[in-house]
Amino acid sequence: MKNDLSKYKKTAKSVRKNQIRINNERRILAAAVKIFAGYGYQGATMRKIAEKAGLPKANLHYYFQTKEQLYRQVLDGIFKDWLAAANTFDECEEPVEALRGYIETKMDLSRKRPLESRIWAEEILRGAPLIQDQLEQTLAAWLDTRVKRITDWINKGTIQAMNPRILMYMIWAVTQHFADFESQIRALNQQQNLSDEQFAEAKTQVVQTILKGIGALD
Amino acid sequence: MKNDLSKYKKTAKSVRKNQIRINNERRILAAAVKIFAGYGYQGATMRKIAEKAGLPKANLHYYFQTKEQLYRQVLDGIFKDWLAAANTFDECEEPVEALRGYIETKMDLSRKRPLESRIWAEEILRGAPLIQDQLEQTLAAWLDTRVKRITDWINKGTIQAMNPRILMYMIWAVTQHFADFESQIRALNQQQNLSDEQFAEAKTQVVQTILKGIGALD
DNA sequence: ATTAATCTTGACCGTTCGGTCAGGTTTATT
DNA sequence: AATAAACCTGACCGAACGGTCAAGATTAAT
Repeated sequence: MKNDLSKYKKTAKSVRKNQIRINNERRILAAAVKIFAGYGYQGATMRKIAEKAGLPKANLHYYFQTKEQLYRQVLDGIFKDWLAAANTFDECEEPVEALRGYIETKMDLSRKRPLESRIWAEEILRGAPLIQDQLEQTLAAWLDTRVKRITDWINKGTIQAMNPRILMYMIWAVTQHFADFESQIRALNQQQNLSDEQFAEAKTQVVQTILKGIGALD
Repeated sequence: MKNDLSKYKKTAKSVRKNQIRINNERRILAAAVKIFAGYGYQGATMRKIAEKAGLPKANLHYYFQTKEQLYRQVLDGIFKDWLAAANTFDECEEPVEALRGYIETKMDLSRKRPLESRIWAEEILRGAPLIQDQLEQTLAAWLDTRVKRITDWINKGTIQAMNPRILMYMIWAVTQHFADFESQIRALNQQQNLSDEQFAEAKTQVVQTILKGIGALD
């Protein structure tokens, strides 16, 4: 019972975890994101993660019992960011602003956190063995409420008739592509990652194409 | 020198490989596609591929010296299909027909060959370690000529001004998403894969949204 | 019928993997 | 100062990995 959480209930001070534990867990998780993104779940090794974190391998197993448990925590963090970014969608009343804000937020997330996007993509690619429940419950519920909002817009005639789910799939596909397929885009861009200017252009074009494509713009 | 190709030059009959070799190579490659798609390069093992092919593991190494060599041949096959499907783009003069045909062909490919799409996606995700050269040369050249065609359409005023490369990235992203993120879409669709009707609807909506989004349709 | 080439395979090898553990060190509590 | 809790880590383990090989079986060429 090395990591029994009940130990944190004993004193008031330990309600927030020990600073040592906080720091080391953070370091390990940060290293894990880089290694999992670069090698995939199977290709990543506890040795590589330990090396990147600057800690002995046995120390990783002190904070995270197994590789799978560490990976799960990485996925949980990504999922939370994913949902948090979605708030943009709810802040605006009108479809143009709501969708533009959501697409731009997702594009920015792809730009700023490509590693997380790739870990997510690989998990889905492998059939989502560890996050199927979250997809079927949390994400499905999230999608349902947004589908309802879009359906309302359609019924009001603000945007043209369409299948809102497919619209969301298209938005996810395009925005995440810039993170997930970064190496392909780089190979097609004179071996250079997209510059800030190029990425800004892509962001604008993606927004324009989708909004115009659904009849929300002229 | 077990697999020295010079042996095939000795007689007329052996110009086309022995039937035994043809059959076994095909069986192994077919099994490899399934295993690589399901587990990724690192997660796939020669044992699993051998089991799926119904051959002893040592036999795989007789036809393909190393796991990497087998994987490379799988990737080569995918890349060829990928480029072949692109011919649709060149068969039509007008942007609406050319782009519609290309998008539909890519969607059909995602539907019919999702395993190959996922193998490709994983390779890109990992930074394209084995196919960087092909991306930078063959694919880059392919893209350049299509960019020129789109640029001509823009100059003629048939479609609105835009960055043709970003348009192609969007098309690739959306069409391949239906194969690569199949498990996510399934989780959001009552745990059912898209039916033929649902997929047909998605295909239509993708075509309409993109074509309308670039001003090629009303 | 004989020989040569090709194909087949169980057994084996060195390496690396995730994970364990005993015993020492540091930090917190009283 | 003493005790307990938390933290640290080198050495080790069994399992699984990609790959090898010798020796036999099958097929093709003469």
